[in-house]
Amino acid sequence: MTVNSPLIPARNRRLPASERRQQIVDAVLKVVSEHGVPEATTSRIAEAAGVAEGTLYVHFSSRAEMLIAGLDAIFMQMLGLVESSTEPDALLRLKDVAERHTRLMSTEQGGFAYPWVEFIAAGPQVGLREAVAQTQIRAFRLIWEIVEEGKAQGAIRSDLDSDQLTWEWLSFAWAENMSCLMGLDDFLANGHSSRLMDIILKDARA
Amino acid sequence: MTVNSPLIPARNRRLPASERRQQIVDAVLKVVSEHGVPEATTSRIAEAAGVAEGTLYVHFSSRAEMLIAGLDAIFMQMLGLVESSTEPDALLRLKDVAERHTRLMSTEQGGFAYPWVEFIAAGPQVGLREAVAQTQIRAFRLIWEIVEEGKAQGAIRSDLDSDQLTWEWLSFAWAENMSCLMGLDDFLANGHSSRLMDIILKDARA
Amino acid sequence: MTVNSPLIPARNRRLPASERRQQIVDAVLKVVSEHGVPEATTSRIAEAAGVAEGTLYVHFSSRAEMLIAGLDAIFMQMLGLVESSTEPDALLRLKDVAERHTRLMSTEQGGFAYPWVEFIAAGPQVGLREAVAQTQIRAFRLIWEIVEEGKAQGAIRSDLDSDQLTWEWLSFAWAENMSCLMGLDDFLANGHSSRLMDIILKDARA
Amino acid sequence: MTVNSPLIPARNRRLPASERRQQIVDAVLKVVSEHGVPEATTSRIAEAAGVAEGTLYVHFSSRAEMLIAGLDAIFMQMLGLVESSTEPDALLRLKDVAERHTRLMSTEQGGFAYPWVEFIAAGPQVGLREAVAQTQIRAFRLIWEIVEEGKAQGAIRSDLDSDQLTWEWLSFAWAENMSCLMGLDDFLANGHSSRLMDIILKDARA
DNA sequence: CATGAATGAGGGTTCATTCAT
DNA sequence: CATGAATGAACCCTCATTCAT
Repeated sequence: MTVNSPLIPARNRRLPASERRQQIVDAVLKVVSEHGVPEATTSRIAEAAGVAEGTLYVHFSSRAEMLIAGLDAIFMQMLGLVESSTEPDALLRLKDVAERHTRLMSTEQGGFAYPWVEFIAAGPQVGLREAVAQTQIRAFRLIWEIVEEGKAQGAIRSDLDSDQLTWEWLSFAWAENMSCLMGLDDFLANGHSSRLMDIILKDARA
Repeated sequence: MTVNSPLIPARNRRLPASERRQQIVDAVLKVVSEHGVPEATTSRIAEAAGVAEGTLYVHFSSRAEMLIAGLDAIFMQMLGLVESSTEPDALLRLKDVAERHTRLMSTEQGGFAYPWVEFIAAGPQVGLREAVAQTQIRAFRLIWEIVEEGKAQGAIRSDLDSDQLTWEWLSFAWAENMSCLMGLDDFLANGHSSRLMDIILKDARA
Repeated sequence: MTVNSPLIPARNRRLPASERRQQIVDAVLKVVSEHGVPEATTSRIAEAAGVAEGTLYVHFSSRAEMLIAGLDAIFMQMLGLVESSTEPDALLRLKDVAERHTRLMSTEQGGFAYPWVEFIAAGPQVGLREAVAQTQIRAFRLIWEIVEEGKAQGAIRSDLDSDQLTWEWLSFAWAENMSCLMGLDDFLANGHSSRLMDIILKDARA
Repeated sequence: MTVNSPLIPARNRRLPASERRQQIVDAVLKVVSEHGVPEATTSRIAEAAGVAEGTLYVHFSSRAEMLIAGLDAIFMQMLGLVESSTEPDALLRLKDVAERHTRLMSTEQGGFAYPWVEFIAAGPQVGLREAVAQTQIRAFRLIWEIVEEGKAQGAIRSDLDSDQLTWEWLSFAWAENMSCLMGLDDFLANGHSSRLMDIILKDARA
């Protein structure tokens, strides 16, 4: 109802919606990494994406939706982590993926760990925590399938509960995330986490 | 003890500072448990403590300070968890404390774990994340000393890196916290976390 | 008339400007009826008209202009109401038109009255209130001419001030509009408004 | 969660809550009169009240509540209008109150008419239109009781439907409001509305 | 003619913090 | 010690309008 006259013309080239959307999702992850979910304000996201705040709402219907899109992108990274391993032996592949995880944690900003744990503990916000749990369940399945494959191969003892090993693997990943988040570098740097994975896998070996 | 005149509304009696402070800290933990750190507003804290908002600032100089005081209180609970175990064998004590941790997680809202993980992931807020890391380091020492005691006792293999086992134990605790936070009940309920601890301790046994 | 290929999605065919304009005006009335003037946003209007938002500005230079066009359309309906009465006796015609007005009010959402009163009270917006007043003045003339005709016919007492009776007739119409708008159904349903018109006309009868 | 440090101290003397509330309600009426309900923004209201925007929310929980409080204040004016008449004859009192209404309309900004009709047509906003209807129902009762009193006195014909006369009286008031709102000064200034009331009351006289 | 991505001012609301009482 | 009214920056989101396509 107010007289809104945007006298200054659009500075940003028009972009296909999907491309702009991707820009925004990237901006979400960047901002969440740097500031955490609660401080991932729309104004910061817009600035990081190089668009006006209003533009965010052309592509997403709410801040929550942007955050969830960011979370989805993180899951895709996790998926990439798992799928990029070509190790045929499932047990060794679990180790291989774990090592990739460790390396990713050591990169700048802890790879996807930062935003991911931020999401987990973002507080019981609208839909966000549920979305996070869903992500975990999807991750669970990814690992679980490797475990099953290992049992079929005979690389993993057949009397082992697949859920059990999957939980253990995830515990390892969580611990790396947490320690990374808290700046407790020792855990990764000194090979402690790596050795935890060894213990877990040793127990699983056929 | 004076009888409160029912005619005069029960205005908040002047209280010794320490007592009022405690009230407020309790309120902080309650609010953080229910709403998470970002939603732990001063107005909610004041309401939960039964005082006016201004009163908070008589006892704390900022909201961050209140949160950190809450975090400290949580560490004290963790301390209680460890110290309440009278198991003489250090290895068994590690198991005992782990079991107490599991039980605590299973209570409504995960005992102190809930606010604790909320703190961890509260984002890089002023001073808060550093305070959380400090808490972890203190917790590390608590467990580390049990480990050392175990090695002195001969219950834990002497060639084991104490840091390593301590990290592993903490990984277990973190995993329980995370799964609790995400509502992934299976991990605790079906004994998966308990079995992870078994693997860890088996590896450590002398 | 060309057959729309079902394979090519029905993109909005180029339309003669006047036709498109009419579509938009219809949409304005629909949206104003449902949501009121303040909530008659360009996005809602565009959606109701089945065009893109930008298209609105091909045919109108501002939202205010669209609203005024809608208001004009309403006056045309009012005109239709008056002109559709073929009652030769002017006094009876006043009654007849009043009855049509009452019936129109009773239809879903009060016929054109709904958007019309919305316009009246849309607040002193740019140009809108002035346009509304103009509409009223035009309506005044419509009724006033019937009154004059009645006096010429001898159906209405010649000593009556034509303005007076016209105002009274409009008062009746306003009251019906207002009560309709406020959901005070009694006024129309129980014949109160009708009886008010009777009193007014009785006083005017020659 | 943001660092909010209001460095500039409060400029406004602390005031009893009820007094500040009244200030705000007055500001609401002023702003609504000048700009209409849709443009009665919190920022304008705050400015008119001479307080910060945040202060509004210390005393009201939402803009809607402020508007409804304004509406209530208007009803109180209407009540004052009715109660200030000491005319013992109920029929004459109806005339007297009508005259006061007319005079009020003629004062700057149409007395309460402006905000009142603004409210009526504020669009189907949350609770607002319902609140307006309630106000009308209360006004209806005020007039209805005078009518009943008149019948008891014998000043008003006993076979007259009290509801009917009450509706007629309200129609008069509505018409004055509407014309005032639309700037159609003739209706009031030239005594047309006054004469409408005469017709209505003549019909009611015993 | 028609589109729809982009804009940025402004909307209502919340918040940590202050200070006169 | 305790209060709570007052603050204003920042929050998320909506809007009328523009213009390259």
